[in-house]
Amino acid sequence: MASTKKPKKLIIVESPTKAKTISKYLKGEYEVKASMGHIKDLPVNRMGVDIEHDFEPEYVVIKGKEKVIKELKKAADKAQEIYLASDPDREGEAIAWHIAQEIGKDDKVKRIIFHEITEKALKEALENPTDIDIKKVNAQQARRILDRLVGYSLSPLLWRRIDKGLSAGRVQSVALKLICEREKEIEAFVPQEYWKIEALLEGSAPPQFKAILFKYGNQKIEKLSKEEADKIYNEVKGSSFLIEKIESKERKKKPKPPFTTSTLQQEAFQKLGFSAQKTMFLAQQLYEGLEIPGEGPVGLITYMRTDSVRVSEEALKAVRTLIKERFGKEYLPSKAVQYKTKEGAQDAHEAIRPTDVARTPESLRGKIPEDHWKLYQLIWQRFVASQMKPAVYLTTTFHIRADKAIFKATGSVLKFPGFTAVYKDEEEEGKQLPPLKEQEELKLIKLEKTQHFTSPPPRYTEASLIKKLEEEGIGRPSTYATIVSTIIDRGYVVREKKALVPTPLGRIVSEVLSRNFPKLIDTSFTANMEEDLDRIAQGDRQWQESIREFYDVFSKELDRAGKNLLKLEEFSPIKCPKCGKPMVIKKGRYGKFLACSGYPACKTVESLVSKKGGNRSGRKNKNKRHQKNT
DNA sequence: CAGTGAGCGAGCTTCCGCTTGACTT
Repeated sequence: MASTKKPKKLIIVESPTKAKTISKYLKGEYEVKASMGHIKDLPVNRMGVDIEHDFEPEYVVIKGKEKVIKELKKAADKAQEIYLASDPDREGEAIAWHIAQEIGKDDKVKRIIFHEITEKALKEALENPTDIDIKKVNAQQARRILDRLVGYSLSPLLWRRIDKGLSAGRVQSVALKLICEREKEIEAFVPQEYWKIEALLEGSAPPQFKAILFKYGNQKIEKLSKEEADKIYNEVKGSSFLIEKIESKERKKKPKPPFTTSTLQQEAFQKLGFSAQKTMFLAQQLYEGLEIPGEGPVGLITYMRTDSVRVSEEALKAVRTLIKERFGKEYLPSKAVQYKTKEGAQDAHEAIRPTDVARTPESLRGKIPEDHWKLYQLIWQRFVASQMKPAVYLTTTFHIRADKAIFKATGSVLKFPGFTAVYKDEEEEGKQLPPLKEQEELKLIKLEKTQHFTSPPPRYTEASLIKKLEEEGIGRPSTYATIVSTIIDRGYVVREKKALVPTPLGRIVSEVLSRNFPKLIDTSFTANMEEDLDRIAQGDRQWQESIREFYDVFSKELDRAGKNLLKLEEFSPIKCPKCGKPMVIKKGRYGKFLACSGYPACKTVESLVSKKGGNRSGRKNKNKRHQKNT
């Protein structure tokens, strides 16, 4: 009943929220529908790849998506023109391809592409429609098929050798390996003792300050042995302290780029203590729109699954206005700051930023739930800061002589806050030194020698693991959070406080995979794969050829691993606490358990489920899969 | 909650990446 004129043109996007936004821009001229992601995929309960026939994939409608397809078809029947506007990346191209297959109407179907949801970008895209890029689709198919071949071949190997329900894959197995290797480093770590010498000093002006020994004779001091420390301590104790030189330097600190999915998850974990899952849940709601008293639902942030730091012209203009008005001209760079999106990113969406930067966190306080607000504030501040001037620090260093020893004291003063006016980073606030002069004599208040030990590398947290995976190009914005939950659900890893700790099961699985498929379960594998996918997308390589090359090697490794049936007894990373022999997994009447491979000489057994920490993580309590259908 | 270590074979489990809802105890 809105208008008698029915729209004749159809646009199909992935996200329903995006559909809503777009149809607002286009004011009824177009009907805009959402596919809600992929609509077709390989079947769940079988390989679905015909290895004998050039890896021909079998695609089926994803269960639950029948309704979506029906609606898209219905809309397509009425439309004179159909624009497939799924995301401008590999997956989006494949989605467009699958939609085109399902709705038919080849003569009326066009593909359009835009990287930001602004009126301008949208109109430009509509004026320049293209066709589906089958080369890009092929790159996606290669990725999909490879992941299927790997996952659905490796997992059954684990069922046979270790236990049902286990899993392995190109991404999760690397994540697990990172955690397990780190654990090995920690176990192998031997702390080294070292000593430090510090002097508490006082000059002609307060306050007292600390200086640390950094040179002795011509020798730079790194880590002192106890003997060296004793010797220097006794020598220096009675000597006079003199400021030999004062160095002053200006240091600029630049703001960080606006958030991507991965950096948002890291910061929300560190600053707010949110898990990646919680962060994504809150961000999704900020994106879809929250009810704001007196205004109705408002979408507060741009799309939250992105690997790009790109920002639209409009948003840059708005944030520059805000910075000038709120902080003053001196905080505004002469032109907008351009950040470089990391190499290999798909760059389908903008950075994560407020949709309207004028909507300040203060203005929302109390109007949206607390956690949503905290996350919004984080996003808002990071974005505003990213377009502000660097902070300027004046760092001052005293070089202090005491006999043959040189001590150093460093202080830093904030000269100009720049972006730190809105977004505080850690460190900041270096201590301040008193205003003293060169050649000034100092009074020694206290000389201290302290014992220290080197510490092992820290375990991964959810945040540091995601950071590492992203750096290596493993996983995608839509999967970072689920990667962590997968390896936890499988019982490979448990959370202990913030740390991710491998279980005996996880360590054994990882060892089996690393021994039998070293190249596959390596961070470099995905990087190489991506290079190949790029070639396929460029049309320089056939996808079947690429998969064939991989599979020829992989299938041999599979055979060998299958025959080996993995001599776990020899290399299990878990050692028997009584006799030192490797521990292996055995199945008994009451389930599986960890047993010494020295049986029957050594009868040591241990429970398999989280021996430490007393976590629960029961094996098969969760079964949230709904099943039925072909 | 302690205790579990054979082999046979039915039928089950599983990947990564895109996106939002949704039931049957």
